[in-house]
Amino acid sequence: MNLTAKSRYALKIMMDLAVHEEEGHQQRAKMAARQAVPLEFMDQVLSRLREHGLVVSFRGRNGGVALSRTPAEINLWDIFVAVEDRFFPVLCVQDNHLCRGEAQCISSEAWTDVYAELQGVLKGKTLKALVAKWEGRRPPIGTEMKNPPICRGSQAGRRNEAEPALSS
Amino acid sequence: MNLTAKSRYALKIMMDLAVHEEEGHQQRAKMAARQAVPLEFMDQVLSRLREHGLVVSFRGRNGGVALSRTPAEINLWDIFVAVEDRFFPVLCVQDNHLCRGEAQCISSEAWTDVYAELQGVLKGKTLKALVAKWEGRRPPIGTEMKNPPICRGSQAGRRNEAEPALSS
DNA sequence: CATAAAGTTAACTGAATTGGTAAACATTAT
DNA sequence: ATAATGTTTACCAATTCAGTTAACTTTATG
Repeated sequence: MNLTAKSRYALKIMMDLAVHEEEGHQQRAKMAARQAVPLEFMDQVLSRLREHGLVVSFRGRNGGVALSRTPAEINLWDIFVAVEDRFFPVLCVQDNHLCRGEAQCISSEAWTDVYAELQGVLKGKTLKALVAKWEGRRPPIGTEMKNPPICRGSQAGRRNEAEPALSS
Repeated sequence: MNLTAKSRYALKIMMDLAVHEEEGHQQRAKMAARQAVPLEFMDQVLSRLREHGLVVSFRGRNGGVALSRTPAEINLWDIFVAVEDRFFPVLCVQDNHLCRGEAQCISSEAWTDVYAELQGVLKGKTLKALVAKWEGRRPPIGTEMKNPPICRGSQAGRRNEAEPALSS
């Protein structure tokens, strides 16, 4: 089971859309800049979110992207399942018949339990609740764009790690 | 955040040790055969479990491996943290100072929340409880060795996937 | 209608991780 | 002594990860 950069970016994007929900659809380039994610990679993530019905997009000039439902109706489970290819720890929790001899497997029920509880936790976290918490500790307007946080996943360092040069 | 074959094998091994707890330490080759895990790979997993103090081993002839604590005192969090290299979804949930600008990050609190809840779920699942469930649905003695289940993770197929030939 | 601004799609890539295997080594009971 | 165990390290191909590139489609506006 992987929780990769797709999930990290997806969460930022979805929270960004939720924060700006009342302004209507948002342009990809601006979202990418606000959340400090690579635009081209974000496109892949957006594509999956759209395929799974979590966002809608408007093409052409003045186009953009918006949430397809209210933030209260979207949770972390929805998001992670949409963007991750295989969001499960063991194949048998999804396709029980593919696990030959599951009745004899000592660990299969443990995995099923864990998976169900994880699902419960993630479905209990809605975009609305997450954004509400964020609004409570949001930095003052005007400071928020500077020195954007560089969020790093669990991978070891990669090649292009140099801190982006800040324009003085 | 990864939950890899190491965790899958580790859970089987630890449950196997818990099931056979009263018989004293178990030999690696027999555990590997019972749980259908590759012995050499299991050794790597056992090594990590030992480094983290979850098992103790006895070297030399008639050696073997045993749990270092009672099954009630070992939980899934302990096991996964021991065998996975980086068991966290985002670096900042562990090393907050490494995430430049965490105060401005829209998603950091969400990850902290999820991580804390996941930890709670996994710490709530002890080997004792898991084994008790297993005992309740354990197949009759004599049938358990035949046709061992092949547990598969979330990865796509690898090269040597051929079902191991059953000796007729 | 031409064009520019937006989103869409698919192919491609270097680096890192994954899931093992192999081989030499150390320890202990007999 | 030796055989049966566990230990350690190095090594490997396949796969995944995290993007980048480039060609394409759609739509508003002059």
